[in-house]
Amino acid sequence: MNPGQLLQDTHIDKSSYIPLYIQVRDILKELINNGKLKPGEQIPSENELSAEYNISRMTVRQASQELMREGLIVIRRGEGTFVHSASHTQMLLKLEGFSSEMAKLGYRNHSRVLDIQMIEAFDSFEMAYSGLEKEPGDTLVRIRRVRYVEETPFAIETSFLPLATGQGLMEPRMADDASIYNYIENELHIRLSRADHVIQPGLADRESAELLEIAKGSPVLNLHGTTFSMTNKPVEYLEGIYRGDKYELKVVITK
Amino acid sequence: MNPGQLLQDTHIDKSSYIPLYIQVRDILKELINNGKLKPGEQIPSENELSAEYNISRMTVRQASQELMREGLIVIRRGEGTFVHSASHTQMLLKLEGFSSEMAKLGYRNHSRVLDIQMIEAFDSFEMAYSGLEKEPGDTLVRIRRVRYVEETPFAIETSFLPLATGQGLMEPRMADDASIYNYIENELHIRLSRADHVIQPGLADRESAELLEIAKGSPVLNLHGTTFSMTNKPVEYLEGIYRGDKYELKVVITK
DNA sequence: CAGGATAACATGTCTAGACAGGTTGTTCAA
DNA sequence: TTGAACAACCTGTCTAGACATGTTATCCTG
Repeated sequence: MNPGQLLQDTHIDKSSYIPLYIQVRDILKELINNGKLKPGEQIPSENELSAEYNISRMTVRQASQELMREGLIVIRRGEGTFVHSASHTQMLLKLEGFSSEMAKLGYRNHSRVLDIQMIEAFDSFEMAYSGLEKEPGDTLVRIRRVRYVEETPFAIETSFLPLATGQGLMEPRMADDASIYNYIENELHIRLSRADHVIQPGLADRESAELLEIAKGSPVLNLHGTTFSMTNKPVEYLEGIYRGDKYELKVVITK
Repeated sequence: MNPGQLLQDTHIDKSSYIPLYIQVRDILKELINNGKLKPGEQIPSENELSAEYNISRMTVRQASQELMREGLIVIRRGEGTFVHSASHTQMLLKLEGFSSEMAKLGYRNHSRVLDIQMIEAFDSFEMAYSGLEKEPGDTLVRIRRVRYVEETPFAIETSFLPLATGQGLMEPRMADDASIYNYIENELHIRLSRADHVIQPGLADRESAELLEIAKGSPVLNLHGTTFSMTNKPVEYLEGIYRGDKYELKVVITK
């Protein structure tokens, strides 16, 4: 393997505020996503990466361990590290946002905003648990969207944001294909860290069935959960309804 | 905090073949599970643990990072590390096996073995993908079980094992409440490492509905996937049908 | 008493090594 | 030609520090 060839246009910035292992992780992720590293192909070894970027091997490992947990690569002791063979399933949930995930797979996807409204925080069990609103009566911004892949609707997502976070999405009205996560990270400069989600099977009711273009009573996945910032403050509460026939949840469990 | 009090009966064995971070992880897990560390309570700091067991702080971190990813603890920078506040949801999938998970929550749970059979490997798409059988025609052991919590059935699980692995479960016939994972790890001494699972919503057919004591057409979660050994060899292929009304899937995503 | 500086302590990131042990291919001897 | 030994390379685990940065409580000052 000649890492110089593959890594020639890549570089890390030691003075950046972005941790080195994040930079390395994203370089490898990019190489995988743009096809320079193909499924099954071997990735430069930890020693090669550590020498190439002049960083410690432990730092490289921090990057590759994360990619392994995300399911992008497979690490085999004594043998090497390889790009995970492609499967047709998809992680349902990624903090990067859904659009970029689908784009990577080569699917055109877009969203349609049904409505954006300011509402009073209400007290559903889930909302209360989420910790999103401090007191009932606080104002939240609610965004309802239908998500499409290749003209086929596959999900209805409802996001609840605190007024301070969400009002920037109201005027100008959020574009159909804008990403809420991108907005939060790039415009508001809030770094996201974690999401707690709960998923249950369910049946499509009349309204959902219409929006998703399926029969009433078809199987769906219901999701609700909270996204947290780097400072562990809840940033978004999300409810989603996903078409069961178009969608599956891939889970990789590591002991 | 006085870690000596809490950790007085715990110890690690530096000469063990079990990695130190695994030993520390399991000590903390045990303290959480037996209630000596209660939800929300602060865990001894990384420095305290590192001093207590005379190991490096990086090794302690490897343990706590894993527990964080499993959702057992919450780590807050600058503040400390805490036992995750209990929620009523449950990780669907844990390599430890399901029984111990439920037992931790104080639920009595048991299984009923429907049948154990030797079958010829067949070629469903999923089975083929799993890599479990080398060639069609190989013999597999199939175990079908219904799982109960407090006398209520909530899941039908079908396990497929290679003959070499599974035959020990046929005679004497596997006990109703035996754990396949325990058998594989403790009797066959195969260390398990990873599981790839796919989950989809579905509707209960007649047979499943009867076994699960629900109405035909009720929402269920369908699962299929493969469990891998430490040497990345597929050890088990699992198909499961979970009652939607009794079960939900908790997912913690970390960026 | 309110508010700001600060000290103590927590986790986050990183280094430059070390040795263990798994995998693969080559080399050499029977 | 076959097989065993070995070398080269890989990841797994671990150390003993370092500095950065976030949180909390306390103390001191106005």
